[in-house]
Amino acid sequence: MKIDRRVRRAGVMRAQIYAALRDAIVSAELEPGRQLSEQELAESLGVSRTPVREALVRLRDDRLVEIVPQLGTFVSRVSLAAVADAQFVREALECAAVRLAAERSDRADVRALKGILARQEEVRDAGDFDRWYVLDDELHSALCELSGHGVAWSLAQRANGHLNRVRRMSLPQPRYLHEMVAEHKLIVAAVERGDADAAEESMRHHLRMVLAALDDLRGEHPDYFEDAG
Amino acid sequence: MKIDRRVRRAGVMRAQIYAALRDAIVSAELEPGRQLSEQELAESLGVSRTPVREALVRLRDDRLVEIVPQLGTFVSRVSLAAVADAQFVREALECAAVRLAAERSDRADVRALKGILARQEEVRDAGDFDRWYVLDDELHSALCELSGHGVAWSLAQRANGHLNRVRRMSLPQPRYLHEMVAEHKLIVAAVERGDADAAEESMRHHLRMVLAALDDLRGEHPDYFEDAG
DNA sequence: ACTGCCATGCTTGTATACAAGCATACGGCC
DNA sequence: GGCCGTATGCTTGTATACAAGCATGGCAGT
Repeated sequence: MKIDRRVRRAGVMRAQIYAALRDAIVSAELEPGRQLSEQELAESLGVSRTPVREALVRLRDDRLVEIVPQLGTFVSRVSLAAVADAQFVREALECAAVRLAAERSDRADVRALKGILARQEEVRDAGDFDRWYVLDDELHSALCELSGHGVAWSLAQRANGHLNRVRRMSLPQPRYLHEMVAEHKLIVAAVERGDADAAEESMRHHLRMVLAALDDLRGEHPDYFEDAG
Repeated sequence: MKIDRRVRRAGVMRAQIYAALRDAIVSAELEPGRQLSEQELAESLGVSRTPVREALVRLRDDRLVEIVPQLGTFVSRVSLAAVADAQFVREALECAAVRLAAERSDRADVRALKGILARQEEVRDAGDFDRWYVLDDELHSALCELSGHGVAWSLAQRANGHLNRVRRMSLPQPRYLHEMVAEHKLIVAAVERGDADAAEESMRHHLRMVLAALDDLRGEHPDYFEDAG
């Protein structure tokens, strides 16, 4: 976890700490169930408790941690209910966004999308899952921006913490990245030809892929899930 | 603005302050452009700066306030772009939710919805706008709960601050409440007969009503809007 | 009377202190 | 050896202090 303490601009510290902790949770570097303390994190990051606390409060809003007074802060386990909620939110927002993106995009927009696709293919072949995850977010975020409502992405992120952990855990599965790239291409193709219905259909299908791996993941990491049998 | 300081349970203070400030902003009791200071709010509420600050940070996430270091905290003016964003989010989430609600609801569920409608009619006739606003939220929230994804409502609330202010300002307009109740009845009727398409159509139409009053409101309160000419 | 400069008082962001509460460990007793 | 009670050390929530920066007002000079 990296925090640039040289930059003391207003609020930058809290934002950095929030992003660093969120990424560590999504990537399971901070594994589900792990106990954290504000004091301990503050010391290891070389800051006071206040910005750490404010970052943790925001992560609690995102349901990525649970703060228990007098006991500590715990990285939450993946909740199937929260995954289902996030899936619902994601489908509703991103399918509506991609429709608008298909209706509004011009050639330059499509070229930019294809640029992201090209980089995804490079990273797919290299097996760099962290990098690929960033590029996955970048494509989805770009499509939301193209809809004229970038808020769809940033808002969905607030609910998508649990689903994002599942997304990240899915990446090492055999041929997973190949399928993801193939589906991304279908979406971008539909946006290119301005076919809103096809764009939505491809997006909906694509977003449901994530859930396909859920049972396997629960088998591999039963302790990561809160409703494990 | 009411804060119950007798209740010192963990986190309750911040949650109360957040809700009180949000409601004061949505109702324009704290009017757009108004300068606030953490210290001043803390003194008037009889608490320290910390819970006030944490509530304000959350309100900043909701785009209801702007925090300017060294200068103060300002109640944000209504942004037409933010209203459009919120409208997009609301339509996407609530239309998807009402479809599921139509598919899943049973008789008891529909009875509960009709109970809310009945209370809305009483309040409509009494002209109690604050009370009506609460009941409006209650119906929409109940429909989201019926979809099985209550998160749709709570998440949308995070993006809907600006739109909610427009919703609240619209209420005094002649016959507005009558039209709202009539449209609520159409939605509940579609849910009752399990017609997902009709439920979505009615909801979409209903949600767009709010925007109808926008130009009039800008005429009445140009200083409440940030993009006023 | 006007302009420019500087000090002051206000703000937020972060650091630190204090209060309350919980779990655990240790000691004493049976 | 087990059980019970108490103290301690940890946590979070909130209170308070400090640092940095900005705008404004007052004063001095022209």
